[in-house]
Amino acid sequence: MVLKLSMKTQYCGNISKNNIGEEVVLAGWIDTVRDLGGITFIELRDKTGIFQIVADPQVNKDIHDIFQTLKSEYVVKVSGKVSERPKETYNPAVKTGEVEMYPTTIEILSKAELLPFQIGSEEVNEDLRLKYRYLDIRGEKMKNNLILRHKVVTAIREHLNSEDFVEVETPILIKTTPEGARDYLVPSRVQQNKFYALPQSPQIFKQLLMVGGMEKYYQIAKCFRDEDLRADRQPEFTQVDIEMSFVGQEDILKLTEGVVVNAFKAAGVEVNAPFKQLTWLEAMEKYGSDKPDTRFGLELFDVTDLIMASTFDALKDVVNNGGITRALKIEGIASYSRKDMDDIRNLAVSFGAKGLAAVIFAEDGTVKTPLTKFFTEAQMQELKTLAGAKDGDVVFIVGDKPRITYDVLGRLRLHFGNTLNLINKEQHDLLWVVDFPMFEYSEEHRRYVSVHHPFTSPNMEDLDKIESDPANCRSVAYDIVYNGTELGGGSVRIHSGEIQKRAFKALGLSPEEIEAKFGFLVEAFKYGTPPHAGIALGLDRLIALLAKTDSIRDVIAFPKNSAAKDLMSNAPGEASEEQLRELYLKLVTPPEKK
RNA sequence: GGGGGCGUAGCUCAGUUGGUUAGAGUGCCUGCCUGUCACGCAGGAGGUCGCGAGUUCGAGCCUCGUCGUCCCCGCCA
Repeated sequence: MVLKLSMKTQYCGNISKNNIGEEVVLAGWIDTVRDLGGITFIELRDKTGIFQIVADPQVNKDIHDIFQTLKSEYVVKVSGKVSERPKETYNPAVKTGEVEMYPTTIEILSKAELLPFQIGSEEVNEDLRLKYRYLDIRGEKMKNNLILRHKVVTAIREHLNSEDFVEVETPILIKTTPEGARDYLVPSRVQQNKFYALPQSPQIFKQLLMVGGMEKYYQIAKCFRDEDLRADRQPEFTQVDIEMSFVGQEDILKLTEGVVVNAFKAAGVEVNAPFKQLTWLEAMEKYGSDKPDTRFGLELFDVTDLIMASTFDALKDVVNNGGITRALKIEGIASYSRKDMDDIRNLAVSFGAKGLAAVIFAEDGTVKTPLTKFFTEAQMQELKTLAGAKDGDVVFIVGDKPRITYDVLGRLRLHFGNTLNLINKEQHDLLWVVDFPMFEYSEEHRRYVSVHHPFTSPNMEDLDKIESDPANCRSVAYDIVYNGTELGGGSVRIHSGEIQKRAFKALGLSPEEIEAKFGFLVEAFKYGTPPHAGIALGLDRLIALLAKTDSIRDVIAFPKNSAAKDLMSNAPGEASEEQLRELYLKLVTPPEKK
């Protein structure tokens, strides 16, 4: 039973013909005033919708007089009987379009100045909406997004609770973590010259909760990363963070499928579990991405044999030096102009390609390509067959290091999927990408780094590769992907001290570094660690996708702009001299005096 | 750190080859209008063309700088 409010008996949007004759008290904002000279209509808006109230000077002159003083966004309270509208004036476009009220009392609770923009207007610039976020929230779009977010979070919580999970809050002020994204630092006043960091994720704490015997943990967790922003990236964001003991990968996948199915259901979308599974290698080979959009085809294919048989020495060298060569067939674009093809080549270069070889199978049956000199006519036909190409199609070939080759073709694939309208927007493709590699060589650090994180378990079949062939050692890590967007990822964690040592060693970490970086976690693992595994889902992205918006700012009540600034409060702000003194901080560049 | 777009009325935008008094829609104000629901009709107010410098007889328009904002790359284990 919902608690009754002392100032209103009903919500505007909930009133229907069932309430006709009922005495109700409504309160909300004035959405519009329509004064027809005599009779005057007002639309009253609250959280749930709008409801029409009417003043007729011949029915109640006093009420009509008050109506003349009302302006947009005044907050008012009205009371009276719900009545049916004259049948010929029903408005089918509005939920409450068959009812109205001639109030017997009306009280102005609060006046409003002229707003900087009209509530509900779809075309207001975002910086203005962010500056007056509270007015933006008054509009239907933001309000519905926040309500959707609440419904989805509730569904997630209910599902996890029903599976015996315990929600535990982990600290926000923690020790700075050495790897990964930049930390937000918080100076400590009590501990002179020391700093807390805000967590990039509750990773270490959730694993410690497993050592602590909680067995099933979750948290709707705020996380912080001090990196540059994007439409789908905020400095503070929310993860659905999950960890379980005595489980393997299959348990986490199954549980997560339940969470996701229920989350989608809460948003009115039916999806079915189990989800498809692709290995990381399959995903890269077919789609050139570890988060493939599988709503359309355009799969990459291998042209190594053909290249090696040709006289295309540049690509042969690439293959002989550990690179790969792959191709992508695009149907029906042989008629593209020289400029169109140049644009595509430039696009590929912007994706990191050194070049893009195009073979055009023209409509007239001829083959147009600068590669003719490298291929015999028979080899050219072989390529056509291999690609499954017909006249009018174009085949693009890229050869480079594996990562670059996959990435360039994967992005080209997405480009054509979008520009050629190959994507069915009504489709909901959920899939797992599994068997991620354990390590990736970092040119910057000149050593192997973890693809996921240093506590990710290797695939037991590849255990020896930790030392012998790190680049091909698979881990037990998995990502969940929805329509080409990574919704989240996780892994089975290492619970054996011996394997952990080998993993650290492969990462080139000395015992001193290990102690300094992960000392307390490594120590905790000495005292009886259950096998455990977990996952984290990006909640903001999930909601944004369910709300069909491109920007996660649209599903966050008070987001930062792309420069990490809160345009409403003007955070971050300057610190006072006294605050800095207390923190033993001195600014190298003092703020300019105003 | 790099690349690109945008900045003109409260809001959303147009503004031709650099030319005399900078426009539209919407909102706001005033008047008329008794069943509207994007109410209608008539009238009105509203501008440091982001800011600064330069070129020019003349700059909303060209150049340079600067600030703001958005998108992308790098980055985000």
